[in-house]
Amino acid sequence: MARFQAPKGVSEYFPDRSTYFDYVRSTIIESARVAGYQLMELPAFEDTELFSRGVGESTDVVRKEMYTFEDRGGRSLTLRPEGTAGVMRAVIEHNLDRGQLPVKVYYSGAFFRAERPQAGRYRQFYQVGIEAIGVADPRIDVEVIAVADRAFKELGLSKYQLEITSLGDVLTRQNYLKELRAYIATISLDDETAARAELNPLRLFDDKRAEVKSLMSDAPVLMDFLTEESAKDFAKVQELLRLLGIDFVINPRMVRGLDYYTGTAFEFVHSELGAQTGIGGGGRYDGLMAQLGGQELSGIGFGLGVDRILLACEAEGIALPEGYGLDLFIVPLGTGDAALTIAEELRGRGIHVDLAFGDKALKGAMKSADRSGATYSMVLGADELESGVVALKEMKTGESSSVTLSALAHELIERISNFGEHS
RNA sequence: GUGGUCGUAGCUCAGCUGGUAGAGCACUCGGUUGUGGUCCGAGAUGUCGCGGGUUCGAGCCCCGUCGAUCACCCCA
Repeated sequence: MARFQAPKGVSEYFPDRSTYFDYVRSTIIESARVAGYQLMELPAFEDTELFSRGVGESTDVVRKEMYTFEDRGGRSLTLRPEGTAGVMRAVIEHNLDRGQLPVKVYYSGAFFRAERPQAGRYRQFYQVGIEAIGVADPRIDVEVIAVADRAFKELGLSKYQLEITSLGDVLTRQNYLKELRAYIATISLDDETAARAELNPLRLFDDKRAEVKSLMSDAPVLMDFLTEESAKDFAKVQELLRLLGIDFVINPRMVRGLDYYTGTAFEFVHSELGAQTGIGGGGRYDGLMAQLGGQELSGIGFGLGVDRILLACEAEGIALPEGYGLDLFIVPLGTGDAALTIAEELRGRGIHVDLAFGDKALKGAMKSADRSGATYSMVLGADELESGVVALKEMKTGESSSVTLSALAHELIERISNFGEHS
């Protein structure tokens, strides 16, 4: 029988890399939590129309990248290609926007797009996102950006860049698009590109071909069309970013892949990832709630690509922090029952403990201790049980010191730097 | 969806102009009867991605297919 393979283009993580993945994801989530964002756990599939309406009919995501299927009741469902539409649906459906505003939530999970896989691009990929709904204030725009930026700094990333722009309000966009279409009508494009321009002329700014780039170099830029209010908000966003010490560049040609963005839009790009430079992005979406049948509320959020951020960390050679793994590895010598009992006791106090199973010989068990990456090891034989004293060995230095079993938990907690941070 | 490159042991890879598989690392056991990493010895491991074709004979050539990878469209 042929061996099963994972479906094409999915990202999956297993030891030891899964530990690194988990660390990256937890770091991002923690950055959201310290800013008061709370978990939203949502379905991986939704009514297809939620995405076609929310994300936008003209986007590639909706036109050719959705995993759509019919359930047994004949409903058309789609595996979520992004997170914001689902959050909006849940907020509207459960009236979460009827209380205190803003509603601040985060989500984390798998998303699905039927694209050709490539470095850092998967058909099932992971995002952590946050949304702040119900307050139109440049300060919250900056807070959202700061949550992402803090996560990147916490991870130790340095080769990334924040790009920002303002897409203006609906009226601005209409005026601008008219001008842009007029400009595009004056240049000559191949059929396919022209068709794309027809659908959404902004996309031409994203084209990587040199010919197209030079043709677009004289195109009108949206930022020149901003209304006074949009321009003021955008200036405020920049001022606040400077105040918080968050570096950025203005990219007036930034294009977001989803149609719902208005006002502030931003993207984090990383220089070491090949063709897929984006590690996260987001922006304000003032018309989306109403578009999906809710009240007129503005919102802002981001989605960060966990797979790509992990790749970025690896590309920059960032190691997992000390003390992220096991604290203690127990090597039993015919004392399996006692070893398991002690392990469970220590685990109950939050200490990360593993032990050798299957009556392994001492040498093999010590090797396991070594491989486990545990900070400490201890041999537990009849002598130790009798005397109640064990030799706690620090694996890195090879030095060991005597500790009584009754003081073991206390001693470990004392010694473990960062205790609790990795639990 | 389009194009380039590539699929050999758990991993990284070698394998000549076609003659039915090899190295390093990792793994298991031992040298060392209660202390890992170094060293030495021994051992296990493959439908050579899959299917078909050419050939006396295919890991190698041809076709198809699946997957990976890189780029394009696009995006996290």
